[in-house]
Amino acid sequence: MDEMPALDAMDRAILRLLQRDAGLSLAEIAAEVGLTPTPCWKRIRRMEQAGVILGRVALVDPAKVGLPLSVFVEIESADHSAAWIERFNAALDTMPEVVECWRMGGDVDYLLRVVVPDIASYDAFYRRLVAAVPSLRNVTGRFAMERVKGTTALPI
Amino acid sequence: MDEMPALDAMDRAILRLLQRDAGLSLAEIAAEVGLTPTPCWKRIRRMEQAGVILGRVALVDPAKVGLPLSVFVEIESADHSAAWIERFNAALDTMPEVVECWRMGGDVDYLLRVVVPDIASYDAFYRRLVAAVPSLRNVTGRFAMERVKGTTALPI
DNA sequence: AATGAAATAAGATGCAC
DNA sequence: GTGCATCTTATTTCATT
Repeated sequence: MDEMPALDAMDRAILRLLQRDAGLSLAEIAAEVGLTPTPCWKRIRRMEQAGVILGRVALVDPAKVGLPLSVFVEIESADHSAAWIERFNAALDTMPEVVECWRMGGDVDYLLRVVVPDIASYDAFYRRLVAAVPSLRNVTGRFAMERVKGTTALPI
Repeated sequence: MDEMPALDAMDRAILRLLQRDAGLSLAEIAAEVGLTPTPCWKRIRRMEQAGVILGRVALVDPAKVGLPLSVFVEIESADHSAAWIERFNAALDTMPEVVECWRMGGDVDYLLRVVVPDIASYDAFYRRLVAAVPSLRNVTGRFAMERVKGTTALPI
């Protein structure tokens, strides 16, 4: 996570490729951006150490592993103390079906995305959540019907 | 994308590892799950061909590339014809700042997540969206303050 | 200071058992 | 599923611009 000079156009080109396919060989990346493997490799390593590149992960098809349902959960809390936040975060850590949690501006405090096999599993999750976290004023689950677009690639 | 027998415990263990770090060597994965590299490699290749593993990508820190703001956009349409849907999808394709789009049940038709540098950029996006897509009854942007949790790893 | 060429080390793939 | 041979690719060193 060292300090790092601003990314140039070449760095950005490399990031765009790596965001689409982290399995590309150095030779392929280098050829694509117009460089030889060595400087290309150094740029990638520099961006990894600077934390620009957070990691390389495999993406799995949710339906193919029995998790076809995504539910967005809006949460309003009656308590905004540090203690409550800590308890809420601790609960999230123990719930792997929560794949995203955003603290929001506006009327809703948090927006979660929960990935589950079916509606019954969502209900079970909901009960666990309400049991684990106190002072929940409102919890609203909204069901996704279809993922129309979904990418991990940022518009760089 | 061939047909594939159900995933066994070993397949799932491999997926869990690969979802956390796709850069692990075959030897490391094999040792972790208690196998030798070759069968481990065959399982991975089988899951890739079956589409269980969708790909390997690099994850980039949004703030470090000048994209610190995520906005969730709720969309209600007055038109639900096939023609409208096609036009909407086409518009999404041309908008890389839309990283996610879900078709929802309930009152809201679509929920997007848009990644932008700042509020002004979101406003510019909003104008382009409204100009490109007809029959939008309601478009509400909700700003995320903080990503409390975010993972691409499904609870396998 | 950044790049490129060549040598080395590590790992992935395929085969025989 | 295991162990080994081979072949590709990442990584390092060093010369060059």
